[in-house]
Amino acid sequence: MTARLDIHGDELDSRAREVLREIVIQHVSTGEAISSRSLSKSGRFNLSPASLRNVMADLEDLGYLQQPHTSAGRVPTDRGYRFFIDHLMKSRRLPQHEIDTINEEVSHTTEIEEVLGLASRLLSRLSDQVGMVFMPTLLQFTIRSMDFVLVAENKIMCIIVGTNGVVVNKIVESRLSFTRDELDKISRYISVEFAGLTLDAIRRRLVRMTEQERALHDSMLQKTIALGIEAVDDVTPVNHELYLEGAESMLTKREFSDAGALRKTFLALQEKEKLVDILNACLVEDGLQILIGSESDFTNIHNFGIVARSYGTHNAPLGIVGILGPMRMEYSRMAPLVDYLGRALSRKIEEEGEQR
Amino acid sequence: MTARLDIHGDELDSRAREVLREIVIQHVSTGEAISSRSLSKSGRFNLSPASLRNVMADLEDLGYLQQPHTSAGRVPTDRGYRFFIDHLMKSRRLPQHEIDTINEEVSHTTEIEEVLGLASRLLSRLSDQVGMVFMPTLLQFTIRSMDFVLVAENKIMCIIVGTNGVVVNKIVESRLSFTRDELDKISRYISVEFAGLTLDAIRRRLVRMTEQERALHDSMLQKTIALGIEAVDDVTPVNHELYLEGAESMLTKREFSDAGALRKTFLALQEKEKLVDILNACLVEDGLQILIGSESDFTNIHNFGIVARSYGTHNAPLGIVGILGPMRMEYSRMAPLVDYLGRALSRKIEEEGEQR
DNA sequence: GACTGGCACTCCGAGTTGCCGAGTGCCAGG
DNA sequence: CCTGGCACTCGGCAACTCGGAGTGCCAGTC
Repeated sequence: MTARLDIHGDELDSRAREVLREIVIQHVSTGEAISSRSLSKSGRFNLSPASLRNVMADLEDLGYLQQPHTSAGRVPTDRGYRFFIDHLMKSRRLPQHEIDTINEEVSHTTEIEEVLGLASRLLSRLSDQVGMVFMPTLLQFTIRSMDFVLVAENKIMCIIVGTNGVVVNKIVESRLSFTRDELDKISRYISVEFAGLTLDAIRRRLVRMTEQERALHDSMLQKTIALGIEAVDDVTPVNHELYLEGAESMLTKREFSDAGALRKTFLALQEKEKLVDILNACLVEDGLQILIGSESDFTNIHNFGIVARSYGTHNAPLGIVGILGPMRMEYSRMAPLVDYLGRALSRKIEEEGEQR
Repeated sequence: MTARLDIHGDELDSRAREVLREIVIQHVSTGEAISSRSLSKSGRFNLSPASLRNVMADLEDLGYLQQPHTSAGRVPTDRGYRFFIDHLMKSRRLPQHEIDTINEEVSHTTEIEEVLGLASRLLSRLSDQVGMVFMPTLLQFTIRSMDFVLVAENKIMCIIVGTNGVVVNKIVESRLSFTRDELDKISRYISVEFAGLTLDAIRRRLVRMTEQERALHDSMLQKTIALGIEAVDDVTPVNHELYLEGAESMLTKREFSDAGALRKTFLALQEKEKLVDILNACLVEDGLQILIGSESDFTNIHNFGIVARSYGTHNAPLGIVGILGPMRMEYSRMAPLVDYLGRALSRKIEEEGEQR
C-alpha cells in the first residue's frame, strides 16, 4: 500500500534505506535471515514488527530483499548489496595496526614475485578471504638494465631490471657458448642501448637487427642478438600470472558448510582463466571496484563478491589486487583494506623507480 | 578356532594372506567395507561366504581387519595395510607415458625452485594426491660460483651456483655502494677463492677474515667480505622449504565427503611444521618409505598414508619427495611413481653437476 | 493516514517410528 | 574342513508428527 518510492522512482524512502541498511549489516554479521521481530528488537527503529514487515514487503517487491522460504526472514539480494554499497555503506577507516603491518611487510621485499606473493598472502590474512594479485603482462615493461651471468656451460641467467625497480630473472639455455667476458660486454651493450625501452620494443628492434647487413659480419653482435631475443622472449608470462592465496579461508565460512558447494568453489578456483578475465575487466577502470554476485560470473553460482583495485603508476596500471569471498562479507572493512594495499603497492613501485 | 598363524606366529596362512590381499585391493578400489559374500563372488576363492567369514574373523582377531559396525563388511586396519605393503603388494611398473611425462618436464627446468615446484605439481597430478617436495637445508651445499649484479643503488642480486648445478638467487640490500666493476671483481674473487666449499664453510671463513689485520687496511677486501657474508647469510631457509601441491585433490575423495574432516585436514596442511618433522625423519633412511595411519601422526586423525623417498646424490641426500593421501590409496601405483620421480630428480641433479 | 496487535497460515527441521536389506556368527550336517 | 541355513544386529531410508518461527493480512486505535 504505502508506496515508499521517491518521486524519481529509483531512490528509496529514508526509512526504507535505514531498514535495508540494518538488514544488510545484521545479515552480514550473523549469516541468518533477518526477521521483522529481530529488527524491531534491535532498537534502531521505534516501530513494531508489523510496521517493519510492511517496509520489508516493499523492499522485497523492489528486488532488494528476498525470502529463502515462506516462513523465514529476509536476506539481501545482489541488488540489495549493490544499493547498500553505493549509498548506505560507511567505509571504516583501516585500523592502524593493519596499516602498520602492510607498510612493514611491503618494505621488506624487493623482487616482484616476492612482493606480489606477499601481497596476496597479506590480503588473505587480513581479510580472512581469498587474496588475489594479478600481474597482467610485462610487455609494456620498460627496462633499466639487463645482465647476463654464466651459470653453466650453456645456461645463462638473465636479470632484467625495470625502470620501476621490478626485477625479473630467468635462465636461458643457448646453443652458443659464452665466456664471462663476452657476457659482461653484452650486458653493458644491451643496458646502454636499450635502457628505457619496453620489452616489446626491444624484441622488435633485435629482430630487425638480425636482418641488417652489418650484423651478418660481426659475430659478437650476432651472439648478442641471439641471447637478447631469447632473454626477452618468454619472460612475458611470468610463472604465475595470478597469485591466489587463502582458499582455505573458505572452509570456515558458514555458506560452505556443505561439502558440495565447497568442492565446486575449490575447483573453480583451480582454473584461473575465468578469474583472470574478471580481473582484466577491472583493469580498465581505476579506483576501487566491487562486484557482487551475478555481476561477475565466477562459478555459475552467484554467491560471491569481489573487491578489487588496480595498482601501478597512475597512467600505467600494472595489475590488480583484490579479494574474493562470499557475497555476504564486510564490504565496509574490505574496501579500505584493498584500497590501502593497492596504494601501498603503487607507492612501493614508484619509490623503487625513483630510487635511481 | 582354526588358528591361522604360522609356526613363527608372525606370519599368516597362505589363504589368509590371499584374503587379506583381496580385501585391501577391493577396499582401495571401492572404498566400501568388504563382505564375505562379495569376496566369494569375486571368483578368486572357491569358497563359500561362510568359510570366508571364518578366515575374516581370524584376521580380525589378529588385528588386520576391523568392522565399522556389527553388520558391515570388513575394512583393513593400519596393521592390515602394513602387512599388505610389506608382504602382499606387487608394485606395478610405472606406465611408460608417466615415465615420459616426468622425464620431459624435468628436463625443461633448471632453477632449483622451479624443479622442486614442478616436482610437487607433477606428483600431485599423476597421483591425484597431495604432492610434497622438501628441501631441508642448503648449508651442506658446495658452490661452484657466486656472481653479483647491480640491480639498484644499493641492491645487489647474488647468484649462487652449486657444484650440483643448483642455482639460487636472492637480492641483498647493502649499506655500502658498489660499482659494476667492483662487483665483477668481487664475483671473480669469490668464485675462485671459495669454489668447492660449502656455504657453511664459506661463511665461517669470511667471518674469520674480518678479524685479520690485512682486511682492515684493504677497503676492497672489506667490501668483499661484507657482501659475501650477506649473500651467504640467510640463503639457508629458502623461501619455501616445503612445496605442497594439490590439496584440492582431497576434495574428491570419498573419505572427506563431510565438511568437518575436510576442514581439519586443510588446516593441518596449513601448518607445515609437523609435515616437516615427519619428512625429516624420512631423510635418515634411504630408499622408498611408506607410512600408514598412526605410524605418522599427521593430524591426530590417523586416516592418512605417506609414500616418500629421499633424493639427491647417493651419499648426500638433498631432500625428500613424496605424496600424502588417505590411508586408502593405491600403494602399488604410488610406490613406483614416487620412486621414479625421486630417481629422476637425483639423476637431474647429478647430471647438472657433471655437466661442467 | 500511519501504526499496531492479533490471528491464520506456511514452512522448516528435529525427533520418532517402522521397515527393509545387508551382513554377520554360529550350528549342524555332509 | 567346508557349506547351507537360521537367527540376530545394525544402518539407512521414508513417512510422519509436531513445535517454532516468521509472515501476510485485517481490523482497531490514535
